[in-house]
Amino acid sequence: MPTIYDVAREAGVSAATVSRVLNGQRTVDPDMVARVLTAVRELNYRPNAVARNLRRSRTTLWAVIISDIGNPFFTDTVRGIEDVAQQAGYSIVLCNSDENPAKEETYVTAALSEQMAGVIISSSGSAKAAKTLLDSPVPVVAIDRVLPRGTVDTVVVDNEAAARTATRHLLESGYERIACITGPEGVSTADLRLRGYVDALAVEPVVARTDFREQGGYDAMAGLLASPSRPDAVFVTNNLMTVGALRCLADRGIDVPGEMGLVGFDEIPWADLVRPSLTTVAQPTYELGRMAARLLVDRIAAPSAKPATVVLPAELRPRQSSTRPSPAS
Amino acid sequence: MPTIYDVAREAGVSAATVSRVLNGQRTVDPDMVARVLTAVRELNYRPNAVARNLRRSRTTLWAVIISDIGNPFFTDTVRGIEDVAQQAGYSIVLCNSDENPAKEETYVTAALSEQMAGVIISSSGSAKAAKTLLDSPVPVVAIDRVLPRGTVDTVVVDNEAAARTATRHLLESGYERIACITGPEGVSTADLRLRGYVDALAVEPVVARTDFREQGGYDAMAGLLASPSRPDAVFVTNNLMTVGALRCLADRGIDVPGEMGLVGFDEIPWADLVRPSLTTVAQPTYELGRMAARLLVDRIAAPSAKPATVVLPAELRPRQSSTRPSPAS
DNA sequence: GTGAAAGCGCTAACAT
DNA sequence: ATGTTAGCGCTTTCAC
Repeated sequence: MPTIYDVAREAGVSAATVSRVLNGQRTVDPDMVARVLTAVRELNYRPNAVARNLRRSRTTLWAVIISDIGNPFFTDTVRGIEDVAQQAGYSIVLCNSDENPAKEETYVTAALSEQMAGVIISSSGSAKAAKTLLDSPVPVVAIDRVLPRGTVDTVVVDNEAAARTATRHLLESGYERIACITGPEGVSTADLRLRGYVDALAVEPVVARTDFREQGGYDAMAGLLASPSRPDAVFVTNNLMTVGALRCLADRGIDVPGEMGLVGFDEIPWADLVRPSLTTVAQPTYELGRMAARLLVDRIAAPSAKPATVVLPAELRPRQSSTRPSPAS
Repeated sequence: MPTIYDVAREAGVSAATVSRVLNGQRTVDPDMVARVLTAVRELNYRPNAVARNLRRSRTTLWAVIISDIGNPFFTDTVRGIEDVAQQAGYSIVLCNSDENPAKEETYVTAALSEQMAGVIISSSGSAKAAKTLLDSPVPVVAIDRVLPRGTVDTVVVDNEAAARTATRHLLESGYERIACITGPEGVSTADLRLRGYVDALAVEPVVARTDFREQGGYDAMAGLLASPSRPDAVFVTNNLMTVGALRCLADRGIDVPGEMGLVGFDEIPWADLVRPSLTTVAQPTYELGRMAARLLVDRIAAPSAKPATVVLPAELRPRQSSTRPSPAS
């Protein structure tokens, strides 16, 4: 691979001039610019970003650490981040922790080692990863989930209120024994959505904790069906688990919404195509991403400003899965 | 941020020794190892990967450039890549081109500038990106889609055969006017699946070209419905477009599979939850990812070996959407 | 087994 | 407006 010196020699100028041309400084003679550009083309020269980053002691990369690449929630969120990042001159690298704290720690370490300009993270709950991040000088924005014990810029939805709304909706639909399937303790969305559910309920809550994955939702649903306190409706606190629960119900031939009402958190791209269509709590995903990216841009500009928390509203989308055909018998 | 010299000073050794300890060389006195490790901990030292990469003139990063992060196809594929990569000592960075050639070119350029150790790419069809890659010394593996005019390691499924099977399946189910919705010209999967469809058909083909996105599928379906050669079945060559077509059909209240048969390419996680459940051509996604990663490992080890093409089988999964309730009237 | 020193490729003072 | 030079933080000969 040719270096900047090869280009300089070819163009008959100094490396500094080549650098100036390539970085768009206007204090260069047009003739030289032309010569440099020709040399660049002829040698098929490509600047070595590693060297540049070392010299500048900074990069233009953001690490976006998400908890599950298979979760449609992140699709639009990442787009939102990317659109803002690009405009601000940053590129993003996606890291998929797969809800695995060890993987998350690996990616956090890598992001720091690679001198990333910033990190946007949806924490899988690893306190260690959070601490590493907080102990470092790297600008961080937490998205979707609060960073464990972290005082950083944060973008979330009003999880508790949305969960309350979802639960009340099931109550108003006539369901009486409403259970909740939620995610791991210590993950803010799991805990807050659970709290909203408990809050809306007048009776004793029935709670199943699992991971935020589809299989977890399946197993939790199966457990609830077999339990003595078998519910007649379930509030599930994320989309993947909702799919699992739905599949479990389908496998057992249990009628939704007749025998079992269902409300899921997070929109699912095909929620309206399933029969019964799925009642969900929809989040402004693209906007979440945009907002997180904006906060990160601001944070990089002003590292010591007071951290902000942005809370966006989520919205209940009632569909068939929570619409009881007839009142409880 | 502390440097290796800070650690060296703190431990009372030379930077070279710190480097040896950190890189696991066993020719270091155990006492010194202990002192270095203590100093590392006390200073919260983290090696600067940018400097290391520059010095070593190589990185341990792979760029994985996929064409649409929202496509479930890539979820398992990326997992397959990641599992092999990790084992081989590489980390992957995900780049989402969103079926946008310009974005793809940006990511390719970035991957080269950043001195990535390898690239795995699902081409969105940009000849420019392909050329840039081929003109560079970076090891490349094409996945899912053949690289335009590229002679590189490639992992694909037998698209033409699978498309033939899918089309024949519709014929055998009693459909007579079968259309095909496919992706952009120049994208190998779009072209090969179309060819398989044409091949299996005895009559004049009806073809709608669009992008590989959901909206494209919706619009293409709408167009077919309005056309004089309105089909009674459709073969759709990727999952996202299939969803779009399905939504279009649902919006218009057209009965599937009665009025319109449907077979989609690519499995969809919830294909069995939709009513009617979706007949699909399933690909071995995880295995595709693993295989691509293995090829990349081999290619890095032997840059001048002859490029390999691995063709994996795809499998038809007949479900309700292609099962005609009664023969054509 | 350990240290001194060079250099990866680039940018940014500084000098001219 | 252009060139010279130092140095970003690390690894790796090369001496000892």
